[in-house]
Amino acid sequence: MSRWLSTGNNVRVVPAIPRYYQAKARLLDLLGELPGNTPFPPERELSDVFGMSRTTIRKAMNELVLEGRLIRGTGRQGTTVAPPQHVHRLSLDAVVQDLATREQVAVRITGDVLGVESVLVRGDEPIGVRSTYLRASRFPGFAARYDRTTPLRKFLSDAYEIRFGELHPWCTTALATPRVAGLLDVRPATPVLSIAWLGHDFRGVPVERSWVVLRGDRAHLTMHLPRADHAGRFEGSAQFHAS
Amino acid sequence: MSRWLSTGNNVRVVPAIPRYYQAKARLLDLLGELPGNTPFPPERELSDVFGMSRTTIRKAMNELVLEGRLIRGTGRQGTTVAPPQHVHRLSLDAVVQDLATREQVAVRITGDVLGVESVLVRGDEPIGVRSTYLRASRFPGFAARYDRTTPLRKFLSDAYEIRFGELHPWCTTALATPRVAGLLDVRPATPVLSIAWLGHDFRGVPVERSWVVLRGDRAHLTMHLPRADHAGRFEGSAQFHAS
DNA sequence: TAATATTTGTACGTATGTATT
DNA sequence: AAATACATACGTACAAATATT
Repeated sequence: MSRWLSTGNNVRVVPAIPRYYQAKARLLDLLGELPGNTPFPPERELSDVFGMSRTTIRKAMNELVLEGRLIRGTGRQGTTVAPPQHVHRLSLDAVVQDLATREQVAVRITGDVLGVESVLVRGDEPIGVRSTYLRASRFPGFAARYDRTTPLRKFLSDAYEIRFGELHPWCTTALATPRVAGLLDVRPATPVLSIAWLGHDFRGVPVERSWVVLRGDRAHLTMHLPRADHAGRFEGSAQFHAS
Repeated sequence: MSRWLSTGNNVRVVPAIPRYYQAKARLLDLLGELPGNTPFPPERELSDVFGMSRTTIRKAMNELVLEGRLIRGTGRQGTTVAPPQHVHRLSLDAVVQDLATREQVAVRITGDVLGVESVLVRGDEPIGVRSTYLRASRFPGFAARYDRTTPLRKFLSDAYEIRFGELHPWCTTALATPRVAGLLDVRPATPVLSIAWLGHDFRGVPVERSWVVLRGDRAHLTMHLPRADHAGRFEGSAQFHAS
């Protein structure tokens, strides 16, 4: 007979609501009463107070960390209440045109692949990683000529007379790889926002393959949608499909 | 002395690479050799073969599930290799204008808040949830008048003569709440793509508050960015900020 | 500067409920 | 009805990181 059958909580043998989820709700209550940067009770203490195992408490806390409500530090730092964060708003245009503030701009060449990687920052915090891959043979002397401060696409336009055409970026979620996690100062497998696109020149020849990863808890991607024109759009069927 | 000190793997006492991550790499190898829908070895068997605890194996498998590489079923279903999935591409326009295929369109009124919720589907699979909130007093008789098949924004335009202006949707990651998880057929706390916007009429009065959640493993959001015009954009500083 | 206490991170083993074949 | 396999939860142990003494 397992211990949690007799804790006296109104919990059935296997609760319809998992125990870690109940813990999460209680932790959220606690969180709501604490100001930012306050130390949060240690896991063992919460485990004692709630009468749940540390494993269960940790599972609940993990979600709160992923949601950006708690900040974990190793050792005696312990866990602290995340201060109400300003979520940075990055426009799709800034992301694509490389207009956001960058650090650690690195250029790597492997075979015919030219990689340009930079870390996007706001204040002192890393909020994203931007990578662009080009064909090295198409951009001779790039590593030497690129000053690493000019927005990449502008440089390509100016120095190599590339005329870029329109873009169709796509966006999805992903889990941070250990490498990206290190750059973004999050744990591996943290959910991130991933934006990718293929850049063509005005003739339709693919030139650029780019990829941006953003910390979802620190950055929103803002987009623009012009005024809608509904004329002739709808054909009267619920099975109407998006393009 | 814990067991894993003497397993004979080339693993130090606390490995620089966590054990669950080594497991994940091996599982990925295994995965690569199996065709879609093949049964995956049970957790206990992998635990035996790898000489790791089931907890560790599960942690590795959890990430593969989140990444859409494995599909878990309870009971004798077990875990299976996810077939190479077609990732559906949803355009921002289709999401916002409500042009995607919907099911379970529900209208709820609480106080002056009118909520319209629908499940976006592709084939038989739910890929997203779309919610719109309106001021009930601004749309008298909505629940009775709305046929639940016309794209919502078109209906509002036609029936209430709303003239919508341009939009600035924003996009981020989130964790699926239990409710959304149920609708999307994923586990709670699965990372999802969240797209939100405020709809104003042409006078700038806020009319619509909407929110779409997409399964990141099944759907990409596609966007459109017109041809770039760099003239006058860059001012020669790495500190140039995005809007 | 060095030792010590605290707290998180990882990992192990075990037990039992629930769903499915 | 029985076997199988995942889901949840408990308890324990120890390393690493950090703050405090």
